[in-house]
Order: sequence, then C-alpha cells, then structure tokens
Amino acid sequence: MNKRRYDSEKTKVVIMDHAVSLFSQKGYNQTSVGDISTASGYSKGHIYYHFENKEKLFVLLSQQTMQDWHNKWLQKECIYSTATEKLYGMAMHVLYHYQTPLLRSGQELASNPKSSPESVQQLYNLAVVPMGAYRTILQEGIDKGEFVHGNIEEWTVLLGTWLGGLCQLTNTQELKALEPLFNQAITIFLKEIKKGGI
Amino acid sequence: MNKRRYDSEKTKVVIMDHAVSLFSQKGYNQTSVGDISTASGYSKGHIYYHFENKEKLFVLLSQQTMQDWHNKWLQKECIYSTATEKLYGMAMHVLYHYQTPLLRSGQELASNPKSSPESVQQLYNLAVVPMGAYRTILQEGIDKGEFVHGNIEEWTVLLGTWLGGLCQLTNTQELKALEPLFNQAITIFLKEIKKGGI
DNA sequence: TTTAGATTTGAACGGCCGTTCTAATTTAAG
DNA sequence: CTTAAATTAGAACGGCCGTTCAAATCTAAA
Repeated sequence: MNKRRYDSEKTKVVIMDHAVSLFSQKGYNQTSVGDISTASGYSKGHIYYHFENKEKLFVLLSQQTMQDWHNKWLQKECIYSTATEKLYGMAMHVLYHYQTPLLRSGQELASNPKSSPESVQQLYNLAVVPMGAYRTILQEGIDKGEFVHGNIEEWTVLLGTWLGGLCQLTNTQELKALEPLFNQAITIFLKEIKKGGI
Repeated sequence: MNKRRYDSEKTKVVIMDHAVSLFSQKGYNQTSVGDISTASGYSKGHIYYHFENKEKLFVLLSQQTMQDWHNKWLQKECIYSTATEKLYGMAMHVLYHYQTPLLRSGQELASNPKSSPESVQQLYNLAVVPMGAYRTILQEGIDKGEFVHGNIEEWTVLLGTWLGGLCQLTNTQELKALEPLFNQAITIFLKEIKKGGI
C-alpha cells in the first residue's frame, strides 16, 4: 500500500548509482553535478530537486555504502564458526567489498575548509563502522578462549589500519592477486593474539 | 663562484615552501594558484615564471619531499646497529617525517582524468622510495641472520601497507600518542620474521 | 649611463562549476 | 475534464580557477 505516485524514487536511485560510480572514479572535487547529470540522463536542475546539494549527496552515498558493506558482512558472518575464521573472512570481505575509492574521496571533502562541519563529522563517523566490526570479532575470540587477553582497542586499531593500508593496493593491482597478501596479514596478526603460541 | 644574479632562487624556494604547506593542508584541487600567490606574497603571474603549471609544481614538490624523507632516513640509519633496531627506528621516522597529507593529495591529481599521464606516473613512482628502504632493512636482517629466510617482496608490501595505514591516523591524533601503536606493529611483524621464535 | 636581459606585476580571458529560478510538463485525484 | 501538486528541463548567474600576455621594474655588466 501507499503506492508511490510517479516513479520519482526510481530516478533518485538512478542518479545515486551514477553518482557513486563517478565519485569513485574521479574523486569528489573532479566530479561535477554536470557530470552526474549527463551520466544519469537527468537535468542538472533536477538533481537539486532530489538532493539539497552536492555535499549532502556525497555524504548520503558514503553512509549508504558503508551500511551496505556492514550489512553484507553481518549476513556472511554466520557462515564462520570461529573468530579465527571470521578474521580471514573479514579480510576477504574488505578486499572485495570495501569501497576504497569512494571513501577516499571523502578525504577531499573533509580537507576542504568550505565543507560544512556536520558533513565532515559525519564522514569521520563512518570510520567507526568497520572498527566496530573488527572489535566484535576480537572480543568474541577472547570470550571463547581462542585469543589471549590483550589490549583489544589497540588490536582493533592495528588490524584496521593494516587492512586499510592493504586496500590502497586495489588501485593498481587485481583483487584476486591480493588475496594471499590479505591472508598473510591475518596470519601474522593471529600469531600475536592467538592462544597456545605459534 | 657562479654567484647568482638576482635572488630569484630564493623567491622560488619561498613559493615552494608555501605551496607545500597549502597542498598539505587543503589538498591539491582545493589549493588554487591564487592561494599560493597570496600566501607567498608574489603575483599569480610570477608563479608561472618559475613553474610551468600547477601540476608540474605539485609533482616537483612531491618528489622533493619524498627525497628529503629518504635522505633524512639514510642519515639516521647508521645510528642503529641491527636490522631489528632499524625497523623500530624506521617506524618512528615514518610517524614523524612521512608527509602523509601532501602525498595523499597526489591521489587527487592522479584520479583526475585531465592530469597528464607523465605526472600520474611520476607520482606512482614515488611509492617505490619507501618500499625500497623497507626492503633494504629486511634484506640486511636476512643476510645478517637476524631474520628467517622468507618472501622478502611480500614482507616489504605487508610492512609498507601497515605503516602507510597507520599514518592515516596522523590526521586525527597526536603524533606522540601514536608511538606505541607504531612500535607494537613492528613488534608483531618481527614475531613473524625473526629467527629463534617468539 | 646605457642597455640587454632577468624578474615581477596586474589585468584579462575563457571556461567550468554549484546553485537558483522560472516555466513547462506530467501525474493522480476530484 | 479540471486542477493542484509533483516532477523535470533548461537557461541564467555569480564566482572562482588556471593560464596567458604585455608592460613595467629591476639588475648587473659594459
């Protein structure tokens, strides 16, 4: 019920899809509203009918992308039984689903003094999503006795920065070729935190 | 001898200093030639007397900054006697001297389709400098018998991405507070590569 | 002092960008 | 069919940006 009049929602999605693609490819500043207009097939003015401005549109897309990533992880998480398996699974999830180029262009927006402080804050807040997911796995590992007791906040940051750093390689290399690297990082990390030594 | 007429070289350096500062703070696209002109106190047109265009200026600054970083490391390297010490020393060198914001704004330039392919290539080439420094230490550790024989290229990338990822934290946190984190990363990494187990 | 060349300025241009506004068109309900 | 509201287009504006250029000023040597 409450059937939509017009199919405005669909065109909104079309615009958003093209915008995500463009922001990812060209970055925030180098993607103009005109680019989004041309790609989506709707007029420039029409984009301002659906979205307040370019900045808000980008923040919305970033939030949605991050939420998507997290939801996909929650769906996938249950297929792993141990925290150790989850760490390896998470590494692959990051490699294949973390939208590095889009999130990186958020740094362009954040570093622009003209950007609204709210938007900058909202973008910084996105970083807590993956960190929270990592922390959950580490906590579970400790609770189940797989991992030793340690500084869980420090572990979370170390794991997060490592995966984040590895993601930068996705610019220049095939994802498939990066799998061993991501796995090796987890293996090394596990040697530090796993119970029962090496 | 060959004493310079005029002090044009000095004004060139002044412009470059202000440009580095601005590019670091605001990113590539958000720093205009006008900004550099205002900050340095020289007219916009004059900047084009010293530099071909904004893009070439940025590439030059990036290269110079990276070379500076490497030279400082070579000077400092000799105070460490073992490869293990060098790794910890390198972590601090990266934390305190790697110009993350400047290098990151190179990604803005690289992701712009209008940028000249030469410039993009030159920026990508900068990444080999730190990687080369890491590889040298790891190779030395193997040669001296401190580290086990392993896949040195893989180690280099893993170490490089981890330090690179950690550097992103310098946006939001005090450098001093990050020291334990950088050291802990090295400690974990060493557990993987050091001879004689944990 | 003259002069040729180095340095510096400031105005100007063409172009693109984010945003606004008005008007036209479409939709669904009465 | 009428009508009011939702949707879309397209023109327009003010502003900034990278770059160019001609002219002015300065320097050092002759």
